[in-house]
Amino acid sequence: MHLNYYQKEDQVLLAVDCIIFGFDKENLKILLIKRNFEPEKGKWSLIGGFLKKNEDLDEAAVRVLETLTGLNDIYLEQLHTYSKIDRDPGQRTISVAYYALIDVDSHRFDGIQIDSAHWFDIKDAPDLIFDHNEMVRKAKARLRRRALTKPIGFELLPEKFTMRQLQNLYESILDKKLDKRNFINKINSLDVLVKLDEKDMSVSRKGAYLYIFDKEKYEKKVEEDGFIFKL
Amino acid sequence: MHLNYYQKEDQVLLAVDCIIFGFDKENLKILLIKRNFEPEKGKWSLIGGFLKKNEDLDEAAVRVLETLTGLNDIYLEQLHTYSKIDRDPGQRTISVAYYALIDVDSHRFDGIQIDSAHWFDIKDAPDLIFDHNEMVRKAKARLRRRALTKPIGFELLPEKFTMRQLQNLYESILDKKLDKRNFINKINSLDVLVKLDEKDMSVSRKGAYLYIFDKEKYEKKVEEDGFIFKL
DNA sequence: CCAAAAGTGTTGCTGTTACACCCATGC
DNA sequence: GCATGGGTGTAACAGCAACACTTTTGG
Repeated sequence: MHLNYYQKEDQVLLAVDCIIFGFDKENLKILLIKRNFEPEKGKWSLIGGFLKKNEDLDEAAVRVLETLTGLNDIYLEQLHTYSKIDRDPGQRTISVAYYALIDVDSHRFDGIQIDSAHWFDIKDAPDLIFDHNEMVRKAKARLRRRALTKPIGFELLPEKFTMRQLQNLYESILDKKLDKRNFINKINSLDVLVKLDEKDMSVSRKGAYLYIFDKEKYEKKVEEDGFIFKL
Repeated sequence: MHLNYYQKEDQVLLAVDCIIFGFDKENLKILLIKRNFEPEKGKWSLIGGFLKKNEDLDEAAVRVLETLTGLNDIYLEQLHTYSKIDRDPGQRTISVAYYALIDVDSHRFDGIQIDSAHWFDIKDAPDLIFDHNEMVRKAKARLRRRALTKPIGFELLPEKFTMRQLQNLYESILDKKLDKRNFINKINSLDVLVKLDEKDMSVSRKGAYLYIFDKEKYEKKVEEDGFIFKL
């Protein structure tokens, strides 16, 4: 039950665009779609949609993601709001960018509009419409900073994973090679992983131990020390 | 010359709210105003205004700041966008929060609506309307993180300042005491300050040397190494 | 001459980096 | 038996934290 106190003010269209990062145990990926409406029809773009009256931005981002890909229960975080007057040649639109993290393999989505969606390796993603390239740049920077201060593997890896996969993930995000021993020592000193009695035999002959995150321990650490680490 | 591709979509009001941090050589402050219109008239709030059709958000933030305080040429950075459906009981409004950094003493503003504005010590700011408390909380966190990774004094200190003042600033932001010698060693090792042949005699009998930032050196360092430090 | 703030270095400790070899297994 | 990736420890070094006394000068 709202009164309209601010009636004479301008109203605008508010969009939500999602930068969806994925990891397939080897490389960092980004999910893009081929736009099937004007303007810029046929070009690659982020997944997006418009905010509706009865939802907040977080809800809109979740809805957009779910409607277009069938993905739900995804880690989403607001990134930045873009408002250049001519950013969308179709019509004045302000866009709030969100970024999402998912494990590619455990989310084999069967969404509807997915014929036009495609995972690109982050290294060779195509040029995007509007200011979407800028959004991706900022999201990458944010992801890098997060990776340096928090173990983000939770969202990007499958439940069980090997040290090699975790290291691959960090190497993709930071875009540099890490020393195997130092990496393992570091991760172990954080004391948030549980080593299982189970091996992944799919890559090497010897097999590599699988690990899972100990979410409880992790949460407790975040509480206690803020849990800032550095790679 | 826009075509209206998205005509059937909902439009919303977009506001800008500014968290204005100041430093008076002693303590970190925040600028608040007593709201002189409904709803919530008479309560303390951040400075804010609505986005207009012919400007982007950065411009709106600058305009709002200048109109309400006379302040211009201020460091402003976008923080986060708030969109809870009932955040403003007056009307559905989405607000983009910006934070600003200024040196209180070199900006003795003579704005118009300033009778209702007041600098509060960050430690004893009053309760604010809507979700403004949350905005301030987030801005403080951001400021703290920035302080730990970049020398932010540029914006918050006068041109010439003493080491003590710089340390006071960092202590206010981080909300903890720092060791004098370690602090000075750290700052000196960054090599971005110039020691002047001039003393500030206003505080101690002995007098304290004044320093200025070497902006060029600073920019060059940012280019070269990203210039991440840690206090 | 005393009060009040300014200025100044060293040491131990902690965490980071650099680095190389053996192990287990499937083929 | 060999090729492939998995697993493991140490030593040098750098950066951080802890720490106390002397200097200056206005009142």
